[in-house]
Amino acid sequence: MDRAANIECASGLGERLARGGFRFTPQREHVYAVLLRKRDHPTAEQVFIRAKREIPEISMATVYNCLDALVKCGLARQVTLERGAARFCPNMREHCHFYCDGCDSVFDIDLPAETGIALPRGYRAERYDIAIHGRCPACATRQRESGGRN
Amino acid sequence: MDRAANIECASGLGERLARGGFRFTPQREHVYAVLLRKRDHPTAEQVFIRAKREIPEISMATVYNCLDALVKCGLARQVTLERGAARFCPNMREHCHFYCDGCDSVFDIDLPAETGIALPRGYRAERYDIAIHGRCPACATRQRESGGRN
DNA sequence: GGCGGGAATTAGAATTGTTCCAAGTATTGA
DNA sequence: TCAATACTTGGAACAATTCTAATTCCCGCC
Repeated sequence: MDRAANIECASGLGERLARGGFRFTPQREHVYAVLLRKRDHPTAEQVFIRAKREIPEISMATVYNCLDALVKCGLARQVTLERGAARFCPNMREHCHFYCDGCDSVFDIDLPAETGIALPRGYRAERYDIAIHGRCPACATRQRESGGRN
Repeated sequence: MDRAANIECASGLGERLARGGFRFTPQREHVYAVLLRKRDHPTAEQVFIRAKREIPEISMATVYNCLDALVKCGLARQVTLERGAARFCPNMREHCHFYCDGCDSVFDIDLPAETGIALPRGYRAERYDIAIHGRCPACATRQRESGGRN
């Protein structure tokens, strides 16, 4: 069993892709590996840059295609925190995102079992999309030290 | 007292703009009126189309400028529910948005006083941005009747 | 093992939503 | 009344994403 098959086997990527009607390809494998390796919620372009290190001939269109396939078969989430580029996140547990307005970084935050949001009669919720904007510890400290400026 | 002054007076728009360092202009007044008139969370382009009915020579750049001014002085919120165009909402009460995946419409939903989301130590939340995706009553019914398709 | 069909990849063009720019106009304060 | 400043306008520029057309790859079938 070669390394690629091993990784595929271990992650279940091939099977998940197949179940979604997608083929297993080296590009998809690698894009997924990029997402798993550094969980900093990269944009498509950042994924592209990282993927290029190992597959220099990969194209932006393929990165979009791969990310799309991963999202469609439930292996990644597309996160829209701001206007501008979408970010991608391979954490499929139910969670929400903390976005630091100081340094633009994103952190996964666990969600309580009950949100307590009461929907009017007849509305059917399928997915909660929760983003919290604020300051991460580093930026909150820096802001306090500089006397509240920035 | 003419009509413009009356509206301005009643809504406090002029004062709010001034406090944010903006001037009161007919375009800003009218863009705000468009937002207030039909609260369906229009995109900038929809606002542009509606505003044009009364001010035919208004430009897209001005609509963006006006919406920006309104957001900056706390009279409207910019809502990012999807990739694609941002939407605008003059409801400044604390609330979240229900987005119907069936018909793309958006509804304001009241928020409970306590979200119950526990932030790790040191994180400072400034704004919650909550979107719920699902089906509005009409679309939920239609889906049920058609046997779960669509 | 060769072949045909469908899916994936690629580079680049096209599209969409938004911002920027330069020129002209209006408003404000001195 | 004048200068400074803000605002509006149309169009250009820009960024993110999607589309397109030409290969290339892979799978099942003979």
